[in-house]
Amino acid sequence: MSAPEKPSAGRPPSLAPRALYEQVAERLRQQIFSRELEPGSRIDEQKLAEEYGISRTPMREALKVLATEGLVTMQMRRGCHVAEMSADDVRQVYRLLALLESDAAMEVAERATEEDLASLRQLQERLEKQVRQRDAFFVTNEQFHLRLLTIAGNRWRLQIVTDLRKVMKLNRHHSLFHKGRMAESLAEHRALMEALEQRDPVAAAAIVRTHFEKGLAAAAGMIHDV
Amino acid sequence: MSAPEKPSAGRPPSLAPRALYEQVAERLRQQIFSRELEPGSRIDEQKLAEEYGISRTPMREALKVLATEGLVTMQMRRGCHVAEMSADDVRQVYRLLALLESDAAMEVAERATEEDLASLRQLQERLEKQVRQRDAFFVTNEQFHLRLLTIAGNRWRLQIVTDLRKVMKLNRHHSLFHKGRMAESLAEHRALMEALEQRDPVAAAAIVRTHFEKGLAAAAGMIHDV
DNA sequence: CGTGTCGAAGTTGAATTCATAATTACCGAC
DNA sequence: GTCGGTAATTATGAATTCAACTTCGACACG
Repeated sequence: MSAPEKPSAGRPPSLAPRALYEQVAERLRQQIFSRELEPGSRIDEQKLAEEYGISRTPMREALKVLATEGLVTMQMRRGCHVAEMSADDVRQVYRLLALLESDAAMEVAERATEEDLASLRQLQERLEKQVRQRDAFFVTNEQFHLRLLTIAGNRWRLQIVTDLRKVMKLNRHHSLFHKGRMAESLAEHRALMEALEQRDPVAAAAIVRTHFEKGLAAAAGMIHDV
Repeated sequence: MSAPEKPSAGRPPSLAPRALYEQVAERLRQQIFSRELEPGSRIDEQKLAEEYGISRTPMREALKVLATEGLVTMQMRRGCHVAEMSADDVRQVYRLLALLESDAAMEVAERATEEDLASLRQLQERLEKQVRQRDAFFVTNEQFHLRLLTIAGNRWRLQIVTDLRKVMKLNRHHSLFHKGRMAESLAEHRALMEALEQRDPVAAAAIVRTHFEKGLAAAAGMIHDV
């Protein structure tokens, strides 16, 4: 067996020394989102730990974190599996995202500072330029939504939405905007910015709600199972 | 056909094969809710593990679960502390509960079966009899709310509300209904049942919203810090 | 030939051990 | 006497070891 080398030999201790199990958790998330670990597949903690060059302890701790996030399921003495999202799960999560984010939009319309709106505007402008780059569009889109949540300023809601968005990524079709939907989504964002700048909470909330309804319809269309 | 009876010779019936770390997590929750472990106090995992008669491994796993639930906070190399709820946290969580549970009430009004409504009615009746027993009232009240969520049938929302209600219990004043509030709360539940039986989603949602607004006002009054 | 039981292999759950970072206590210098 | 630095102590993070359960397969018996 090869000795587990320490690759961080010359690295000065960074100001944010995250725990090993957190790094492992993040790496696991990426592997799940990228489908390297497929939904439904079993996770052999021994094999994975060896692959990562760590012991089983931090691997197990990381898996427990993912389990409470809903990305994996654990059964006593039965091992660990990557979670699966049914079409109905997708519908349910969309409904919650619509509910929570429309409420956030309402609060932002009521209480955002000029700088807050400026940061949203900036993300919106970047989004406009990325209509033809699916991956980049997806990333910026998520940044916009999380920025809105951050401005609204309810840390519990931010945490909840962040977790829900994670499990949404289990769904293969979620990130696959088709062309038409991207342009449409962009228009809805524009309308939202308009409502926010006019300080119209009701309109802002309504726009976000329909934004998610349309997003669900688009995703459902791809699943062929509504 | 041999009896699948397991001769549990001298061993306590482990018909509940829950993982040790889960039992530990539950015990920790109870200690936190009962204020044996006070908000803000440090948790010495070694001492607690010894106290429980277990090793540090399941204790650490349990603490990680509680951390993701928001009941404790963990800092790298700095140990673990019982979480604290500020007055603002209480407000934020109340807002989310109002949002999520009013939405659930809407769905229940739209789609509940007669049996669903009957089970709610039963809890409501029990509640009526417990106006003078604070603790029992509190328990049944929670059962009623969770029953509503269960009927609404969105497992993500149920999980979220369950977790939010856990952190609410960190707040000392939450469970302390004063007399007037208990009667008032009861009346609101009655109104909700009425709206549900009349299949009026809008009214049901509105009633739940105001139910939480009044609950927040009552709690805030006790905190003396609005 | 099918069913059921016993057993071996392998994986998970928990305990123990080891290493390292943080805290504290102590000592010396200013 | 106080401040600062260094060493000792202690608690946490991670690895390793140990134990128990699950699963799979072979063999015996009906």
